Amino acid sequence: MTSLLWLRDDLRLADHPALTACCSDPDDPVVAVWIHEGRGADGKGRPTGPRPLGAATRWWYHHSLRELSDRLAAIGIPLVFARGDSGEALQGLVDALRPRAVHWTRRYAPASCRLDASLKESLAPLTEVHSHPGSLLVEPWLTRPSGGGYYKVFTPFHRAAAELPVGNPLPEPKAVAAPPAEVTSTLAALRREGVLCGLDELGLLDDGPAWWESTLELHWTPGEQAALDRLAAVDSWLAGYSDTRNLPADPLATSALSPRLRCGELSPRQALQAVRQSTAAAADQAAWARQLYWREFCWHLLHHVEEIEWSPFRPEFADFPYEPDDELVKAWQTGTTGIDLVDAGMRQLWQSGWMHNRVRMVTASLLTKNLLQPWKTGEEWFWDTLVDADEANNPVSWQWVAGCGADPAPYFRVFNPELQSARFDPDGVYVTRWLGSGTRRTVPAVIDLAATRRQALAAYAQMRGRP
DNA sequence: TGAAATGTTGGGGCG
DNA sequence: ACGCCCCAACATTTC
Repeated sequence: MTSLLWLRDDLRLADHPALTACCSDPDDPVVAVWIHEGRGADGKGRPTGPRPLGAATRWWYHHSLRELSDRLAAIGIPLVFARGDSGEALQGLVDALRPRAVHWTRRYAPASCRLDASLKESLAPLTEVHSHPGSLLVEPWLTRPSGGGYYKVFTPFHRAAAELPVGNPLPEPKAVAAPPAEVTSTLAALRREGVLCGLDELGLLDDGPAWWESTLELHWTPGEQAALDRLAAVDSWLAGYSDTRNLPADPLATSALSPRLRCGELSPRQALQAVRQSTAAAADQAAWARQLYWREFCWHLLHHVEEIEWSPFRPEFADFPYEPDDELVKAWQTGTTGIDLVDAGMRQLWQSGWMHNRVRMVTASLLTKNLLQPWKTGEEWFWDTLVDADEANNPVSWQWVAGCGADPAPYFRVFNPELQSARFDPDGVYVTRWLGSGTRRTVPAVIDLAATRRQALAAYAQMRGRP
């Protein structure tokens, strides 16, 4: 009997518990589906389903899915596509294929949990439904502070989570039986009926700027094979990581694995195992693993506090006197503030779909503090332009920088881009790479760093209720 | 996973 | 030789 694998943010063959479960009997065929989902709402006005993918992420998924389709085909599994309401698509597939079981990898945003739970319930009369771990080292409900509830501070979370064992990655499954003719013809019929469609009909490339297609591919090769290649090169990017990770000009100072983890071309435990088995010094391994646990912490938080996507974790920030200004936002987005490190970062983001973490903190600090723009404005821009933005890390990190998040940077930690530039890009290699030596410092800065810093501190004091 | 203001210290120039 | 001032260099405090 056929098994149905619903792929979401787990676009890989290796270390894939749901895929492995589908392939437990090599005589049983497997059909895989990926759905370009919209987001609905439940009766209480809460969102249902995943946050709609940003434009850069859609570009990534399109190319990663194309490669995944070939890799799955090589082990006998057809990958089919649908768009719109995931419940309708799944119901259509289950009605037509009558699979023995449906398998998927769990997701952890509450809005997605609600959708998945309701789908599980509605499919239960027709077939078995099995959900599997795979996208996190530690599922959000497995670590609890002794007082109950959830962790609000990274360090105790990290201490508790790192104690839990992480299993060994699973191998890529062996080939299964190709689907019989009646399955193939059923899939063709579903496609004619419009329940299914082809990858190109998903519209993943529709809304991004037209030139992205040619520029993003200069910087990235989506797909599991390229992800595994990067992981295999761990020694080259992990050596010296704890010292060099803040240098944005150095292409080997960071792993560049974030988009791979975002769409699940790699699992975090594959990454962790590769790091633990590398030749890098223990301090470098620990520093990188710590970053991986930040990712876990963000998912832990989002799972327990879904509002963190749109409202400040620290409630007093609801009254923060932000001063929305479209012109300032536009200058920030387009990298035309006249502040070199910020402009370089914003152009790296726009041209490559990625930005070095140090520069993310600097650009986010400038937007929320010096420019007094709401953190959500920047969060939405990053959501649309980063190839690695995920539902947890993006809002949690923005709130962290803006000072309104869980375990945040203190509000008064305002980055000075000029000092940051001198400290982390002393020779200007990064700034020149993204601004070009000819265009630097030709634009006067839209703001005075010292004066706006004082304004930000005054706005913070006002929120705190002090004159 | 800051920066600026403020405080302290100690060496050296100089009367 | 001594006190005084200046000011880097470093430490502490504050936002």
